[in-house]
Amino acid sequence: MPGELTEITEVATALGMLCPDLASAVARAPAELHNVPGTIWNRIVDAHAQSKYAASFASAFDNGRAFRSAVDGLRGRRPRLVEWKGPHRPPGDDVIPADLRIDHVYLVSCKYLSRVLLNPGPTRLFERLLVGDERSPENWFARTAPDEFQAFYVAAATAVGRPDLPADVGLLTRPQQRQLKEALGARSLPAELRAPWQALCAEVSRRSAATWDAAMASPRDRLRLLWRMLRITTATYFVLGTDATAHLRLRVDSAWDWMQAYELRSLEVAPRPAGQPEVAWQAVVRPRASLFDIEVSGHVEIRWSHGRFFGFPEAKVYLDTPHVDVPGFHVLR
DNA sequence: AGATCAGGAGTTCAGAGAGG
DNA sequence: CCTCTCTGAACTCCTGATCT
Repeated sequence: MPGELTEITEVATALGMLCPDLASAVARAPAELHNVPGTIWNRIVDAHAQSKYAASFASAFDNGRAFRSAVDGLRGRRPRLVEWKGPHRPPGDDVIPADLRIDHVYLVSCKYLSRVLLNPGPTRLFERLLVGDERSPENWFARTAPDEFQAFYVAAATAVGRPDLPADVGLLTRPQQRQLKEALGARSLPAELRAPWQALCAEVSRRSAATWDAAMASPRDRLRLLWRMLRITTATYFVLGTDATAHLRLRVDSAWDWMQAYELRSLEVAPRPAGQPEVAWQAVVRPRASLFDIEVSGHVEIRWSHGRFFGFPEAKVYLDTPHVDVPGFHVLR
């Protein structure tokens, strides 16, 4: 159950801020910890009794302790109130990604620090620049490369021997999509499909980059997009996470802090050849206190998240620059 | 180690049918 | 005819697996 690990990580981080050691914390829930329902608390106690999650518990607890002693954090003070956000995700598009709130003020995200920044629908990213949370009823492949998409579909239906499927890719029913996906199989494509797939990728990449660039009419649009991708929002918050190898604890600037410290010089996007449609992005940022620019870069994959032809593609946004080198992300002191 | 592919889970949407 | 409720599909988020 993937949710269980998330719960452990978040609650154990909270315990690290409140308790001297994990064993005593689990023995009795601290009164300052709010919003953890009894069922979840019991599940966490049970999980702690097994050894399976020992490393996760220890690492998260450690993060909590580090936040408590950090100069940027609680400076050694014991919190009076630690609220757990719980599994609910608030609506809206500009939400601070916080899992814990300490003393009504400090917002803490316990996310594992992933290179994946977000994965919205392509329309929301490339046309609406992540503003708003409306969904799009459109298939981005059909939108950006209708001919190539259709050609790839015809080649695929032929390759798997399914002349009975609809002539138009847009008319596939969900069960038919599933059949086609399963008939094609995972991993490598049949040789005769590689050329049409590459043609589709190239056109989707090209059109996506062009659409994205056109949507960012003003420098202000570019700045806001960068902030949304990096999750720079109205308030400062903290990320207490782990890299594959080590702890990574960050203080993330608010938009106000960011404006004080940096200037966005450019944000460029370009199609990029790969095994699936990709668009690279690169921002050039100048610290106001320095003459030297900082580059932040990443890429977007436009991909079917549940197999070929099954459902609509999504846009998966990656950060290629290490977290600690991103303007506005500061290692917690 | 990075690139690519896969899939579970939670949330939201939208259409059908029920009830006023 | 309008509103409410239910339900399956759609969408997003996140993480894991596999290939090169």
